[in-house]
Amino acid sequence: MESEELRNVGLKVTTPRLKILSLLESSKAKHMTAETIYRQLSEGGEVIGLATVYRALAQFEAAGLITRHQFEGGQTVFELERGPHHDHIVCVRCGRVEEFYDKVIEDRQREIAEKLGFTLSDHALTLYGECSNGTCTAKNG
Amino acid sequence: MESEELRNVGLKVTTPRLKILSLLESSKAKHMTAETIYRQLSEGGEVIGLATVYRALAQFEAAGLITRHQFEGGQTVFELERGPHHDHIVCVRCGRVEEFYDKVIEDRQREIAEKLGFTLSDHALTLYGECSNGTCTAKNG
DNA sequence: AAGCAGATGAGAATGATTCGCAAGTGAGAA
DNA sequence: TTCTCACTTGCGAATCATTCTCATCTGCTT
Repeated sequence: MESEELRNVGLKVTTPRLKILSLLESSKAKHMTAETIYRQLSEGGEVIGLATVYRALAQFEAAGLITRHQFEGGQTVFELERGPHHDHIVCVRCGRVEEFYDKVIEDRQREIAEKLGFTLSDHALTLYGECSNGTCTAKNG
Repeated sequence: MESEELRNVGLKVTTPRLKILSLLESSKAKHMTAETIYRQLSEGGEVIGLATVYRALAQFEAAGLITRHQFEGGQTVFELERGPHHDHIVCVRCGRVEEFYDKVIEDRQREIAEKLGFTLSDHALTLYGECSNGTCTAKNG
């Protein structure tokens, strides 16, 4: 239940938050902009202000429920923190986003940070390229 | 001479472009925002519109003279393409930016893209962390 | 010196995100 | 169950970075 998730991170359980969270959980698009979320809720008949969407997303992010990505050129997208950590590869032609995880890179990052005298707290790795023709057609997140 | 650089990439040699380029080359801060460049030129007595700064930066980027970075939370910063490719590590406390290059990661990225059916054209890797106390004090780019 | 495509400056326009505020609503206390 | 109150929300205004419009200007070629 989404109410649990909210309570667990210390957020008051409210209708807007539940709607936004469950949209994120049910949507087939893994990466959504605030605008998209707002529009989909509106189309679903919900009356939720855009500002509220932004506020909720910021809180969810702070709570670790979702992650924010800023792929080049595009708007900020939000993604539910389901499984384990991963990075992204984005098709510069069709916008398709694939996820990947690579232990070698992850380990290497930590070593590099250490060598430079930093305590690594986060990282952002996004690859850009063109995906193979067959798959590369429409836009999606 | 900066005029050469402009001609080489097919850009008309104009005063604003020369001023902006030479500021980028002479500045001790490696990463500058459009706003910063605009302000520094203004303080230097130059009359160059902010829009012109943005236009020039976009053209320089397209020409490969500079690179654009979008570190999380902050504005877009531009950096002169001097030496070879590198990635960045940013101190989340003081904003200091260090550069690094790691062949293992670079190679790995290419392999991953290939495996996923992408032709890699670019990538963005930024590490975030806290730098060791001694160095971690003021803001800079 | 003349002509023109491309460049510039100033300010308006845009788009995404945040703020301010009055009204509304969870959730624990009584 | 009702009461309270801090936390929320919706709405529109405000902000911020960036882009566009357009009338004027300026490199570069002839």
